[in-house]
Amino acid sequence: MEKALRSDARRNLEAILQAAAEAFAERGLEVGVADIARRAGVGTATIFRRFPTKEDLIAAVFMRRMEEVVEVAERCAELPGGIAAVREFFERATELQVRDRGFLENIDKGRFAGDPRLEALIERGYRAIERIVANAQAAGELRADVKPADVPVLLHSVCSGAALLSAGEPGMWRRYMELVIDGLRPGHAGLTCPAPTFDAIAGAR
Amino acid sequence: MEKALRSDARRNLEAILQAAAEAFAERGLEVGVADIARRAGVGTATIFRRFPTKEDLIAAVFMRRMEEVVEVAERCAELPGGIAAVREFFERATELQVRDRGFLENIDKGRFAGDPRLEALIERGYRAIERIVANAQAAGELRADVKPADVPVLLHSVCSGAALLSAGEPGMWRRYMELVIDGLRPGHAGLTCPAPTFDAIAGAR
Amino acid sequence: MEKALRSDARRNLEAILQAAAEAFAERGLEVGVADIARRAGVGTATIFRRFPTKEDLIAAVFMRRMEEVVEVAERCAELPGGIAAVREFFERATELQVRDRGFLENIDKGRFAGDPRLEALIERGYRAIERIVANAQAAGELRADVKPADVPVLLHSVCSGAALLSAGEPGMWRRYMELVIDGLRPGHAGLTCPAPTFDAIAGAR
Amino acid sequence: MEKALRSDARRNLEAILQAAAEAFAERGLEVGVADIARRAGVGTATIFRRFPTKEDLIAAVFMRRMEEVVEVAERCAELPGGIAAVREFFERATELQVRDRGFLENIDKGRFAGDPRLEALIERGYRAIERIVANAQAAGELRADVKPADVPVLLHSVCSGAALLSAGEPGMWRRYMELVIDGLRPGHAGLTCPAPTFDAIAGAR
DNA sequence: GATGAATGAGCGTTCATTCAT
DNA sequence: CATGAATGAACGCTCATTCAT
Repeated sequence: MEKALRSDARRNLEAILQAAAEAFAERGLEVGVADIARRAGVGTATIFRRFPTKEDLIAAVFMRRMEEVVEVAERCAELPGGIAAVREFFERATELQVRDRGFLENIDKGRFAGDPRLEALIERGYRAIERIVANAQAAGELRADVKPADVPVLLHSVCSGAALLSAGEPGMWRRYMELVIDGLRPGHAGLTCPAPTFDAIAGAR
Repeated sequence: MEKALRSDARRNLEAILQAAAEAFAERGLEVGVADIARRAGVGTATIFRRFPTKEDLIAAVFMRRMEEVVEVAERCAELPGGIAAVREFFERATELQVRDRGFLENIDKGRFAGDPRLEALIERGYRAIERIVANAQAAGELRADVKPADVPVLLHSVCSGAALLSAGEPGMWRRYMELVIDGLRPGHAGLTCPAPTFDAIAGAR
Repeated sequence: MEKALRSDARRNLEAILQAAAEAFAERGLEVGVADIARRAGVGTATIFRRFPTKEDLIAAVFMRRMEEVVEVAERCAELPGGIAAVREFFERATELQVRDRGFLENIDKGRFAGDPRLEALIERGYRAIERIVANAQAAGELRADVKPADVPVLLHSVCSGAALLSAGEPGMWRRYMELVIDGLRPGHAGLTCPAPTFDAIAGAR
Repeated sequence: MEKALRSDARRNLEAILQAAAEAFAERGLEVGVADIARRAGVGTATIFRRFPTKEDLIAAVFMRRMEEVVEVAERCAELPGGIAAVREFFERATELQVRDRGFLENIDKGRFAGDPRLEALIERGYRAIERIVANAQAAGELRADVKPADVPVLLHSVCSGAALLSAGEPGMWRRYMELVIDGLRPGHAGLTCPAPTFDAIAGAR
C-alpha cells in the first residue's frame, strides 16, 4: 500500500513526473537530473527522495507511458474484431510513442525486465494484444501466421522508422503504419521464420 | 591524397576501428574511449592521434558500415528487377545493421548531416535505391505508391524492431523483414499520407 | 542582483577564492584545479559550481586583486598632490602585486580584455591615475612629459623586476620603486618616444 | 669536448634551435614540442635525441639569447665610460629581449640556477656589468648608490613593462628605458633599501 | 641517425548522488 | 520535508617522452 502523501508532496511528485516526461520525450534519457528539477521547479534532492536513482525516475515515467499504451490495447481489445482494431491500436500507440525519444530509447535498451510492477503491466498488455490478434484472425482479416508477440515488435518498428521523420513531418508515421498493417493482411506467402514468444522480447540484453 | 601509413600504424588503425566497431555494436555509443583502447590493445592517445575527437571515431565506424550498406544497395540495383531485389537489399542491409547498436543509435540521433563524405556516400545509396524501386515497380512487383525515400525508413524500422529480439533470437529479423516486404507488394489500398523525400530523413533534429 | 548565498556556500566560496589566490600567487596560473580544491578543503566540482571554467576562477581572483589596486589608486588620488602620492600608489600597489605570480602572469598574457566588469574596474583605475598624475604635475613634482598611461606600465616594470628578488629579499621592491620614481621627477631631458594611450596596454596580444 | 656532428646533424640541430627560438619568442614556453618539430622540419624524436627533455631545449635556447646579451654587455664594457655605455647596454639588451616571450618567462620563473655552463656565462655578464657600472660611476654620470646587481633587475623591469605594449607599439620600450635610465643619474636622494648581490637574483624560488 | 607513431599520466570538466541547512 | 550545495568517480582529451621502423 502506498502511503498517502501530503498535498504539496503530491503536487511536487506530479510536477517531477511531468517535467521528466517532457524532458525525456524531447531530449532523450541523457538529460540531467538537474535539468528536470529546474523544469519541475523543485530541488534535485526532492527528486531523489521520491526516486532513489535516476533509473527509478526513468522507470516511473516509462511506466506511465506504458500504462497509456496498455490501456489503449485493452480498449482496442473490446472493439468489434477485425483488422480495424489492430489498426486502431497501432494508431493510438504510435501516436503516444513516436514523439517520445526517451520511451523509444528505453525499449531499445531493453531495460526494466526485473521490475515486477512493470512486468505485470506488460502482461496485461500482452493479454489484450492476444485478444486483438485473436479477434482479427477470427474475422479472417489478419494473416494467420502472425502471432501476438509480433505486435509489439512491429509497433516499435513503426515508431522507430517514423521517428526519423517526426521532427519535420509530424504525421508521417501514419504512412508507415499503413504499410506495415498492409503486410499483416491475409493472402501473403508464409513466413520462413517461426514466431517469437512474448518472453523473448525484453530478454537477454 | 592520403599519406601511406607505416605498417604498424596501419595495423593499429585497423585494430582501433575494429575494436570500436565491436564495442559500439555491442554496447552502444556511450562506451568510453578507454574501453575501446583496451580492446584494441593500444593507448588512448593512439586513438586520438587518428581521430581528433570521439565523434570522429564514431563517424569513421559509422561510415564504414554505411559503405557496406550502400555497396549492398548498388549490387542489388544491378540485379534483375522485381521484388526479389528489394528483398535482397533488405536482407543484406538488415543483417549488417540489426546487431549494431551504435549504428542504430547514430541513425536515431540523426547525426552527421554535415559530413560531406558521408553525405556523398548516402547520396550514392539513394541513387541505388531509386533504381531498385524503379525496377521493382516496372516489374509490377512493388506497389506504385511506395517511393524510394520509404526504403531507408522501412529498413530502419525492420532493424529497430528486430533488434529487440536479436540478442536471444539472432535470425528473427527475417520474420519482420518478410512482413514489411509483404506490405510493399501491389494490391493494397492507397496510402493516406504522401511520401517523404530523402531530404526529410536526416532533417531538423 | 546576486542571490544571497547559504552560509556554508559562502564559507566555501571564500575558501576557494583564498586557496586559489594563494596557489596562483605562489605557483602561477598552471596550478591544477585539484590542487586548489585540496587546499580549500573542497571537492573539485564545488569549484566548478561557482566558476564554470578554470579561466573564470582565474578571472575572479585577478579581479579581486585588481580591485585592491584600483582602491589604492583612488585613495591616492585624494591625497594632497605631489610626487608623494605617486610614490604612495607605487608602494601600495607594488606591495600587492610583487609576490603574486599569477597576477603578474595575467598582466603579461594580456588576458581579460573582453570582461566588461574588469574593464569597468580598470577604467576607474585609469581615472584615478589621471588625477594622481595631474596633481603631481600641477605641483611641479612630476616631469611633464610623463603621461598617465605610463604609470601602469612602470608599475608592472617595478613588480616584474623586483619579483626576481622577492623570494629571498622580500622588501627589495622598494629599492626599484625608488629608482623608477626618481626617473619620474622633473629636470630630465625629454623622452624621445611619444607616450602610449591606456588603450594600447591590453591591446593585441 | 663536444663531438663533431655530421653535417646533416649539425644542420638539424641548427634548425631545431632556430625553430624553438622563434616559437618560444612568439608564443611563450608552452608551445608544444611537436609544433617546434614541425617548424624545424624534423621529427619530434630528433629533438629529443639532442635535448633529452624539453627543459633542456628551453635552456639551450635561453642560453643562446643570454650569450647575445652577455656579448652586448662585454662590448659595452669596452666603450668609453659614462652613462652612454649604460644606456647603450640597456638599448641593445632590451631590443633582444622585449619581443621574446620565452626569454622573459624564463627569467620570471627563475630557472637554470643549476646549469654550470649558464652560470659561467652569467658570471661573465656580471663581470662586464660591473665594469660598465664602475666606468659610469667613475665618470660621475651614474648615481653612486646604484650597484651592479641592480642592472639586470632594471633591465628585466624595462623589458617586462615595455612588453605590455610591444605588440601594438614595437618601439615603445625606448620610452621606458629612458625613464629608468633617468632614475640612474646622479643627484637623487639616497635609496632606503640596501643593494642586492648578484647571487640573490636567481636565488630561492 | 632520423622518423613519426605510441604511450600514460594528468588535465579540466560533468553528473548522479549525498549531505547540511 | 525541501532545498541547493558538495562530492568523487569517470569522461574526453593533451603532451612530454619512448619505441619501432
